[in-house]
Amino acid sequence: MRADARKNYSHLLAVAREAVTEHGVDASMRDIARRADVGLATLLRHFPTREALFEALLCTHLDALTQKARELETSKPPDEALVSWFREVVAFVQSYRGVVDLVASAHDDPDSALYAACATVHSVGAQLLQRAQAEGTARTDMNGDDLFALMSALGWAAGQPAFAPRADHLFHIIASAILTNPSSNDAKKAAC
Amino acid sequence: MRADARKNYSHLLAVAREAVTEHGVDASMRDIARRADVGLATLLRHFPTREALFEALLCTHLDALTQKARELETSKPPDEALVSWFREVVAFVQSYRGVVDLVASAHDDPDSALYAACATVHSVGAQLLQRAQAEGTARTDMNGDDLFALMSALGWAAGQPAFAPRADHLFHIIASAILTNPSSNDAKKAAC
DNA sequence: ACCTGAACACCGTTCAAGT
DNA sequence: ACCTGAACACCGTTCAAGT
Repeated sequence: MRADARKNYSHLLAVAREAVTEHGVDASMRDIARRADVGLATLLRHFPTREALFEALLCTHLDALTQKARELETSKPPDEALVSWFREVVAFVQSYRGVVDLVASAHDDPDSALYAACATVHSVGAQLLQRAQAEGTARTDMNGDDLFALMSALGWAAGQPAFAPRADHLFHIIASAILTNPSSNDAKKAAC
Repeated sequence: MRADARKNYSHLLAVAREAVTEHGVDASMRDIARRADVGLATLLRHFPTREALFEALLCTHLDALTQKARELETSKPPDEALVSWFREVVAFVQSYRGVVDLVASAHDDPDSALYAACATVHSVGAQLLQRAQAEGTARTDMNGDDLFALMSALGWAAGQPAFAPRADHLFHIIASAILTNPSSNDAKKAAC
């Protein structure tokens, strides 16, 4: 990459982060280019789609989620690890307004720039779930897809102003549906 | 209303229903007007906002939900009634793509044309919940807000292509979180 | 009363022309 | 290699002018 291109790239990312913080996933691409004092076509050259821009904006955070899952796997009992990580993913999809819709549709579209990152999150989640299932503390009639869907659904709800005030409680309700072992009540409370 | 206005009104609704079936909640107002062979300003005169249009498109269905709740209240045991109605609301928010977002945001905005209808659905739902709670078959640590949020969240997930295949199972998981009485297992199965 | 066309300020896509 | 401006086909809002 040429020096000026590299400079544009990082500047665009910084400006985009601002715009997206304000307007969520529907922030105007034109507006981002304008704020960065760059032609719209230049923005589109670096990030041909909205998904590509968000892949760049979110990749650090996404990697951190994967890392966190590996950490929890060794540092916490399976049920606690699962619930703690669940909560982190829910918080993540709320990082910018509307991200959860982007992630959910990317999850179904291998051509999306966000697909690979979603697949990774999905698979480390499935691992945490299986670990708790093997231990007998997570219900066995659900799979990684269900876990991902529940995290997304809760993230969606928590992002709605109407439901946000009850987000913690909704988390508790869903967590109690996932965990089965009555002895894990203190784990649940700790995670809440 | 003048005769020509009345004719425009019902014709617009019919055309809008088509467009919305195809493109969901983001259907172009301009396109609807075009399809109806009417000026865009005429459409906006009848339905000043997208919410107003959807209020008209959904009101019959919304009334039916309220009616259904009253029926279930007398015809079914509280837990079964709650779960059956829950399922109907989830299906309702999937009637057109994106309706759930409209409903969720209307729920928080008294100025929205959809606010009153949402409030009614909310309150009949809260009644069904209380009835089951009084009987001891629904968990007592949740309220009408939580119920509405869970129905919406599940409706959102079911509307995502990535999660739709598991929608029935997700419903089962959440239903099991709401119901507490182990003797209600057959009711749950019947509703599934 | 009700309808209409046009002006306005946006949006993302595309591409030929510049350095 | 990379950037740019302009043309294009959209969008919803607003309002003066028509019947």
